[in-house]
Amino acid sequence: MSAKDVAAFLRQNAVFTGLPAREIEGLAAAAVEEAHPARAYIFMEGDPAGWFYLVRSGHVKIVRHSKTGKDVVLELLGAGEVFGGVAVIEKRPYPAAAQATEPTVVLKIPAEPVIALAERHPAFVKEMALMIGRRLRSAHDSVTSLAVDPVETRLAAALIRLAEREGARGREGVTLPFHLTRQSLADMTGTTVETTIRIFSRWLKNGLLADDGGRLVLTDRERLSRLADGEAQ
Amino acid sequence: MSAKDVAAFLRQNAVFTGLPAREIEGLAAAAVEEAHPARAYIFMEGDPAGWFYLVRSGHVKIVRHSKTGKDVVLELLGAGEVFGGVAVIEKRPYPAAAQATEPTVVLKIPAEPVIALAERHPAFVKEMALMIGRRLRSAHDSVTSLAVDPVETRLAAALIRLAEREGARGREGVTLPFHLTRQSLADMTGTTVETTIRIFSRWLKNGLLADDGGRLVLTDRERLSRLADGEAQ
DNA sequence: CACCCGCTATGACGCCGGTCATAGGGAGCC
DNA sequence: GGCTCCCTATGACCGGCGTCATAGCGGGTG
Repeated sequence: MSAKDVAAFLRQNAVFTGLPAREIEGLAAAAVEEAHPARAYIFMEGDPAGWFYLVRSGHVKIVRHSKTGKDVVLELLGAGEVFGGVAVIEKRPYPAAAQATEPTVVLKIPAEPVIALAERHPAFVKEMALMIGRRLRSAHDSVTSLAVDPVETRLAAALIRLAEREGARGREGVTLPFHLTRQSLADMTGTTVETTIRIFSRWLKNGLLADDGGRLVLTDRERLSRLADGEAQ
Repeated sequence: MSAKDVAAFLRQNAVFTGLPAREIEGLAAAAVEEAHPARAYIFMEGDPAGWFYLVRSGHVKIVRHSKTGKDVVLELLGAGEVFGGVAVIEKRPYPAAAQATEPTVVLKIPAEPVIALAERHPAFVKEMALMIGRRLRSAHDSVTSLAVDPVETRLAAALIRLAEREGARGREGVTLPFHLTRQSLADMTGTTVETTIRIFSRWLKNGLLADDGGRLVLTDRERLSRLADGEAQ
């Protein structure tokens, strides 16, 4: 991919808009593309934050491994989204691992030019602050949901959220344009594979969900929304 | 309180260090002190973010009310800490309510001068970004804990965290220099009052905790730490 | 082809912790 | 003093969901 393409790609993300062309080109020149197969780790929890990442294609999950062996998925990121950025500007180790959920290409920019950019361009810092703020709110949503909602509600809410961010409208319903294992969904909602499988089986049977070659289709978004809002049935 | 005292107080918080004296004095001149009795709401979820707050004395909890009636405490803030700041710089309504847990005095600064300050001083935005980043990490910790740890572990971890931030070493152990109801502790850890009371009763009996006129004393921090790390017993 | 691995699927069992009920004590107030 | 809140405390019950076990299937690999 040419440096021009990389620059155009970077500009799509809000954190880089508003920066002069030459700055973006400078970053693009330092950027490295990297392909990862499904399940590969891009970095591990505790690694020094040497790179600022963007998802080029595919999906990346930000994961914590607990000592009991259970994993927790903190975020799921698709094309165009930034990760590892908070650790870079804070100059701290990555607080969680990043793992590809499917064959994925990422773009990585070394930490130093990003930090230097932050010194020169307040607009970049401001956009980063806004991005972190959005993530903080979404993390608070997760806390709330884990603290008060039963598993079924949390799962429905997770599907609705994914559909809103990346769903493709079809006449059967909204399709999630990528595959997520039930294990990943379980790790995103703080439950177990078995429970997730049971609930999905029921939803598939009852016409709330359909399967399109491994992709989930939300065939009755209305009812799923009600479940996500905590209304039984 | 004089404007000088207010300025000195503001300077104690990292988000205002590094700002020229005249800027701080400008904020101090616009600041208003406000006293709240225990349980009073300082603002409600959804209110327009008109003020940037700091805790002068006492404690403030950031709370979400779920439709099932259960509350979730997202953060507990003591003297010197900022709240409502993220909503102000994002120009969005407060995403949760703020409530005094005891008689509390807050300092509030109108949103506009804070936003204007952010335009003029990148250092302020940078400090805000770092603060939000720290809170994001702590929110991720909460998510992880709620997703994988049993109630007893979460409660022990909450006590250890509070002790680290505000504990006063005494010869009996570490004392938390303020009173929190079991209900608040329950809301911080995603459980119920009854369960919290049961566990605390046991800990009081077994010498892990003591009661000093309503204040909790961590008399066996070692064992509590082990519980917080998930080791049974 | 046979093998293995990752994933989905389903049943049986049991426990953690939530729900409901009841009681008692301390602080503030008329 | 007596009343009302708020908080702490404890027992009984039971259900959601985690744990363990087993099985089947599809796809990639030697």
